[in-house]
Amino acid sequence: MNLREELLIGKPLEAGQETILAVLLTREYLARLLDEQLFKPERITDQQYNVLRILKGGPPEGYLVREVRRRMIVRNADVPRLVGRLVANGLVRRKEDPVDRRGCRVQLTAQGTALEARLAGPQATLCGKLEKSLSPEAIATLCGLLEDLRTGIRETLENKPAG
Amino acid sequence: MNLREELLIGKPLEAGQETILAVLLTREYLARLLDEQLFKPERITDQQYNVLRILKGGPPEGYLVREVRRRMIVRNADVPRLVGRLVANGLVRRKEDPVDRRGCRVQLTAQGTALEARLAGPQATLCGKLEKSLSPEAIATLCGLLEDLRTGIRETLENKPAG
DNA sequence: CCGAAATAGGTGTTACAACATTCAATTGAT
DNA sequence: ATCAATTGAATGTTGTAACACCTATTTCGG
Repeated sequence: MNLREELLIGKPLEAGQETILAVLLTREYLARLLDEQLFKPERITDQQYNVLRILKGGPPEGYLVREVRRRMIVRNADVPRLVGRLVANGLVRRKEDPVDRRGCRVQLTAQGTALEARLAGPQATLCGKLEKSLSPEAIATLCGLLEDLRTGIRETLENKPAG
Repeated sequence: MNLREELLIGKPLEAGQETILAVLLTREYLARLLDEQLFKPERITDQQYNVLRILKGGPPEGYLVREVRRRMIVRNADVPRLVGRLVANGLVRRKEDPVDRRGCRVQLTAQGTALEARLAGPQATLCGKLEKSLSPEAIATLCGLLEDLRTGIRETLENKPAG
């Protein structure tokens, strides 16, 4: 089913518009899949999972809040409060940074590590399913094209004016 | 700048994971671009714009609320309240459906039509810029691959269990 | 017809996001 | 050494999203 059928758009789309809609809709599908099959069963949100994933990939002493923010997919995420919720759920802890007392390290707790581990299997299963719908070459092409698109967007964002 | 550099991910990514992150991050860039250059200057949100765009493409008598919802990029959007905000801003009006008195048609007002028209130029400009960063063939390939990916996701969503 | 079931839209509530602001700690210039 | 400027994190506030629930209307089986 193509894009216009899915969104019930009558008129043909210009190439740039179709690209935009395709990216937005695909991410919507993906978000729904991850949400239903990974996040909701564990009662966490996509943003919370992003923090857990970041911390798992980091050093054992954790990351500073701003280092977590720097690695978030959603820029300018409200990380202090996000961390606050994770603390409330026992998944991470805050620890004063020994070097800069303004800073605040965020570390996974045992419970947070366990949750991350519990999600690793299903997550790999999901990735496997997606890989079946696209050949390895197709995936490489797709990721490359998305990177080109991001480069174009970045340039457009930097040369500010648009209309 | 590639994905791992951007998100400061040390370890190599498996193909499925990279695909997921690429889609999520690209949509994030796109959302930021649209937000800064189209929506914020007009004080509307992406969701509100989606409704305006849908109505513009529809018949002059407008769409029923559920027809709008069906065409939204974000599924299960809270359309009644979204429409309520647009009504409060004078961009659309509600009109009782003559056939089914439960139904409620949503129509663009003159002000809403004017806003849509005001956004058309900048939007085309943005699309043009994006088209410069990808060749027409690349765009066609990208949209095709995203469609394949959505098909894969849809199948995965339908065969529910994941882990 | 009549009443159960389904459907359409609206609303109440809770959690989260986005914006600015605040306060403490650090830096750097003099 | 001191003070302005900067930085890091937290918080106050407002708007929106997500969940359920509610009421009115329609549909359909008997």
